[in-house]
Amino acid sequence: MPDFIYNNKVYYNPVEFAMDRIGGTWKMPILWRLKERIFRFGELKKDIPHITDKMLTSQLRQLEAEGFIHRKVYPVVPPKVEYSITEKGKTAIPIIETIRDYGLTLMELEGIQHDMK
Amino acid sequence: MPDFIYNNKVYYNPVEFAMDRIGGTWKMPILWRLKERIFRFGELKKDIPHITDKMLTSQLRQLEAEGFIHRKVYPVVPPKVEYSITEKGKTAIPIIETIRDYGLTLMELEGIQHDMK
DNA sequence: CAGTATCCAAAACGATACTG
DNA sequence: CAGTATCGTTTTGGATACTG
Repeated sequence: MPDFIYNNKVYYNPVEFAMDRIGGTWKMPILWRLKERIFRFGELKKDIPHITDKMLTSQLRQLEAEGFIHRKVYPVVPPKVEYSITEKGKTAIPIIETIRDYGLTLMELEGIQHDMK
Repeated sequence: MPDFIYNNKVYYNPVEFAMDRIGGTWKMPILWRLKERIFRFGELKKDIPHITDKMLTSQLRQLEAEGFIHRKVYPVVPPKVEYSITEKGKTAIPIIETIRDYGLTLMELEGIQHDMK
């Protein structure tokens, strides 16, 4: 697998390409929540611990630009914006689940306590 | 899933924990190669395009510290060091394969050319 | 309510020179 | 051969204040 360029960025392999799309601290937590239902901006912010306005906005914009989520703006006052997962976005869910399960396995190996829920 | 701490670092979820161990630009490319056979330092460096001495060293050290690879030093001149994957390291291979396949799927969706081999 | 705009800190990554 | 050491750049993430 040689290097390739997409949107002016060089990638060394497909793993890098995938992680550029759904990696980072916040994209998987966001997609993970949207798999069940539609969320408003404020709901996501309340549901995802530690995330700041700035990070939530920037990650939502990137996920939207890549086609993983849809952003629906209602022209009302006060503003109302709803985020939902797309068909493309849904393809990421099994991957996230795989990585998550592996993380839990590694955590168990290290004796880290965790509640499943 | 609440936050948890491991080695003085805070993690928000299992995905983050897993990616801290096998994520980043170089760890998967390294493990991917070691799944087939033992490599010497110089062989890895030649086989992984763009990687620098510094990154290769630091990533090998981290993978070793986490138990994913084994480092065997031969007390000879000139130095000879062999890197091999451990049983724990082997558990990462299917995960890497999953992410890699997903990357290829996304690339195809975007019409990016790639040779499989 | 759903963001922007600034400024800033830390981490990851890289280039280059050097060495037991 | 298999690294270290040093310095610099880039990327990512965060704090805070402000707004249509």
